[in-house]
Amino acid sequence: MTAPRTARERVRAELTREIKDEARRQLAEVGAHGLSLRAVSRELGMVSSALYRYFPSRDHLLTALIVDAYNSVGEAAEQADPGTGDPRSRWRKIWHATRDWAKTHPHEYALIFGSPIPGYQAPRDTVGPAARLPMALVAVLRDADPDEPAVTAPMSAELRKQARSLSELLELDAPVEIVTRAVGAWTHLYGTISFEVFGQYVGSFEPADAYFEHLIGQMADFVGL
Amino acid sequence: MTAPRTARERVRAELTREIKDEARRQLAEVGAHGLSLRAVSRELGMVSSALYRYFPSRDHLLTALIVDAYNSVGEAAEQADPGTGDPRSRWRKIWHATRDWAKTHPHEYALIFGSPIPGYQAPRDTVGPAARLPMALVAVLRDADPDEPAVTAPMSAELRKQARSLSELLELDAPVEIVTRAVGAWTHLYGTISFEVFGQYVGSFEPADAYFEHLIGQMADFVGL
DNA sequence: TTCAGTCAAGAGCACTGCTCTCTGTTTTGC
DNA sequence: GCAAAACAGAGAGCAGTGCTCTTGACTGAA
Repeated sequence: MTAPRTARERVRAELTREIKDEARRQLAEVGAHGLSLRAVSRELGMVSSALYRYFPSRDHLLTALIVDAYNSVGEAAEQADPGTGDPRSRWRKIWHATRDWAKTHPHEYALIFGSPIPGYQAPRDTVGPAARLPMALVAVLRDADPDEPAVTAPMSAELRKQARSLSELLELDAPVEIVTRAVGAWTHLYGTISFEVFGQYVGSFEPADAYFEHLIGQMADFVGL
Repeated sequence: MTAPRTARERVRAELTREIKDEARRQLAEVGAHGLSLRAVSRELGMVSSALYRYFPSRDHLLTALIVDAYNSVGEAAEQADPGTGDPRSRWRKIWHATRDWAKTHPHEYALIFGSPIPGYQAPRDTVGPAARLPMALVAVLRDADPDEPAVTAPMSAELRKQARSLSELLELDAPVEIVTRAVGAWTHLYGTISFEVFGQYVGSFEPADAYFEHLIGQMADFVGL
């Protein structure tokens, strides 16, 4: 993202943003599947072919929206984390921020955490932004430095190996039990938010506020915060 | 599903099945989004408009596939459960069957557990088949009759109320703590399978066999089996 | 002032879901 | 046993899609 120098570059950056904004608006209305380049261009008062000057294909536009969504939820998580203080409280704040983001941006949530779009291959540009949210959680864990749990289910040699290499990758100086539990917590909360956003809790824990609050505490215990 | 009486009804049932089979084949190749009525009819050697005699719209065909998918995974779970014996072993078998089904039918899994299709409203016909898998798990819990856990995170009054009414709905004579944990286990394992099928574990716990095995045990402990 | 680079526009291709009409066939009621 | 009704497939057509290619206008730097 370099600053635009010429007037031309400035209007180009402006229009690129407008296209994404309009696409996001449509995403919220008709979903990724219904997103139409022609409809976007129509709304912006331009002809559809002109849009290809900015995004070479529908997939490229989708990728831009995906990157924005990852950054958006990542930023929400980062901003919710005070960075210091009681780890349990930090953990709680990050999770609430994530859920709130998911509930206010259900279609963008579905875009990044829902079923993969067939034939669409996420390019490398997405991995950086995608890591921001999990990294915010890892930071809390790293600062808290939880002890190995007293009671834990047995872990196979294969699982220990995977957990160890993941621990090294994240520079998380924690026992394999904790790393495994952290993945578990992340998976569990992903499942919970997805169930809620995708409407699978209908008829049981709906509204899910009370359950979510309960679960955050349980997961904090689980990873030893 | 009544037995076809006339010859016409027989070929109609036959062709309906063929349409669904071909649609399922395409689903695996191009996903729900790419499923095309014209392509299906073309493959079957008929004209696209003829297909509307069997399914009044694309959505109706999709609904039929969704119902079939729910029944398929539900049946897999039911058949994996011996119905008697060690509850922990039954629990384990059902979960493995579910994961295996998801891995062999990723697109059908995405269809029923992935992001909702915008504009598509699941009709009543789906709720029965959709309940089969969770019901298989409830059956194990009902037979095992687990005790209230000694240590548990505090539950709010609101959550207790929701858990109690869910318990009554499922005719599960268990303490609210257990019901809540059962929902938690179901959510957690849904999250795990989704992460795996949707490719979010890439670079961490992949292959996920060892982790899944570990998690099943952990979840069995969690719900008190 | 020239002129390459950039832009929007328009026509057009191959595809989609879906509707309507037409013709032929099968089942049903008398 | 036969006519009426129900059903089946074919074909044309509508409005929409992503995407490509060409054309003519505009811009900014040499």
